Amino acid sequence: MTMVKTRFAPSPTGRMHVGNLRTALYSYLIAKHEGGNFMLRIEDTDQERFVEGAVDIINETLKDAGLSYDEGPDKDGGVGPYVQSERCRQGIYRKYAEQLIEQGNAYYCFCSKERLKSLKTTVNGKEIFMYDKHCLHLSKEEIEKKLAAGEPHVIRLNVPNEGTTTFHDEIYGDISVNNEELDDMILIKSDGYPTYNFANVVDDHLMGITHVVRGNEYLSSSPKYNRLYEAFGWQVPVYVHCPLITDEQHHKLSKRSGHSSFEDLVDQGFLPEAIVNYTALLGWYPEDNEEIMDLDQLTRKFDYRRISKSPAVFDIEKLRWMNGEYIKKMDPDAFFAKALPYIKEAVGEDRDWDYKKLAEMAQSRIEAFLDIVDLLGFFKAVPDYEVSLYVHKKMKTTEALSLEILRAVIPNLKDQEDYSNDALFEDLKTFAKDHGYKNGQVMWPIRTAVSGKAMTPGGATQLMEVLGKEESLTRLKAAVRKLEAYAQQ
RNA sequence: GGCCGGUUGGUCAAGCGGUUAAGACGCCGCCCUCUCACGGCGGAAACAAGGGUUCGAUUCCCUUACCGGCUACCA
Repeated sequence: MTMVKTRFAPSPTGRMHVGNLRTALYSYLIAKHEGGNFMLRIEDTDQERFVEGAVDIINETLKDAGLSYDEGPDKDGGVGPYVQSERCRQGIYRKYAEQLIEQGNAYYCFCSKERLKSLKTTVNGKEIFMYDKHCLHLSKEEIEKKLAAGEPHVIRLNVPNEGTTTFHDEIYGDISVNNEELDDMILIKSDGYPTYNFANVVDDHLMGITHVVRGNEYLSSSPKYNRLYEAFGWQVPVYVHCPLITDEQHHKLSKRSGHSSFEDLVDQGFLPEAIVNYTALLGWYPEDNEEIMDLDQLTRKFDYRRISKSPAVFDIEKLRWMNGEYIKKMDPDAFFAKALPYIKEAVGEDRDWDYKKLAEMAQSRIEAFLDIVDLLGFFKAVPDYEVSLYVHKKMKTTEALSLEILRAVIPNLKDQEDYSNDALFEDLKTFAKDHGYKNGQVMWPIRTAVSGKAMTPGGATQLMEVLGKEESLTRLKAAVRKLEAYAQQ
């Protein structure tokens, strides 16, 4: 059995969205599951869409995602170059296209844009076009003459109008189409560059690709590729078409619609491992039902035969959950390092914060790092809040009772020198007991006074420990004033 | 319009002729608890519709509906 070799073949047109990433991931997994070879090829045959720096983005994204390739532009494996514009310059595509012409499978086409346009018809607002094989019937002399005159031209594949073409896909099974449905597709454009359709087939063959992994949008053009393989007498690779990834409205993910790219997600504080893990589950499911998997486990478990046919909706909520799972499992030091910039953004750097403690509070309570900013913001300054925050049914507190308790407890806290969580907690517990309050009744107003929030990443005493004595007392006194003002209304 | 796909809870999904139709996210409730989160327990929620085939269809076939893709000198 020959070694499995897959490739990821993106066009350098910008940031990579989740759909692209998943295609790369599945390609990688299929190869690595079999101990095979994963290759990167850059498909830059469309000069109009080329974006400066996009190749770097692709490299960065693959690196961050952990999808290291065995061969690529910067890693020669003997079948390079790995960038199609370079291959084009070497005349590779031209050579094979001319071979097809000699064999009678392709022909030169000199039709002008205008003539082509006249071939279009509009049905229900949509343009339909089918080339009429006009140039197929040019005589040899005419062709020579036009070529010699340097007339712009393309090279087209000659698809017969009779018969059917069938191809096999691992996921979707056998798919047949009538040849009359197949247009005489362009192989070489008038600018000399090959089309995706052609370059793909030539390169996949020359580079020894055994499994072609790509999005489902290519499914209906795949029969054309088979005609190419047939004409060359090359072996058709194994096709694995992946189902689409869509948004909640079931529209295909795209940058245009503002859908997040891998980099956007990382910027929002998602971990690459979590993104990869979640993405793997969009269109595939492991047999053992275990959803949390790192790349190694994914590699071991991945069986492309279990890829599903139907499109999957990208659910950011589930990604958030999964990211939270990864965050909780992080080593506290690693978490601290990653969280620190966000913590600093939340609380500022003008005070002597115990960043470690803040990180500790956050780790079990966030799903993405950006959450930290909102979560810890109140440490910097108490936000505006409603007095009604002091009312809590279960704690049996009211504004009046809170005021009473705060007034009573402040002297205690003034005397307290040890502002560690444990000492504070013991002190307040005793206070509650002595005054006939329930613990929660005392804690609730303090926590509210000190944070101004209904929910905080820690209890009253934990917050005070971080805030320190001085700041805690300042906040408590301010709360008393606030409640007094309210009582006088 | 034509062609090609797809359709199990809100979402990801298991299932591959006989099941009380898994599990996960989300949602709701309870427990834990100095609030929240974590953790634990429980709950609501699905086979697009109609015909066949069959003793028996979520599973196989056909039709319809809906969704998507292709129909480019874009990939």
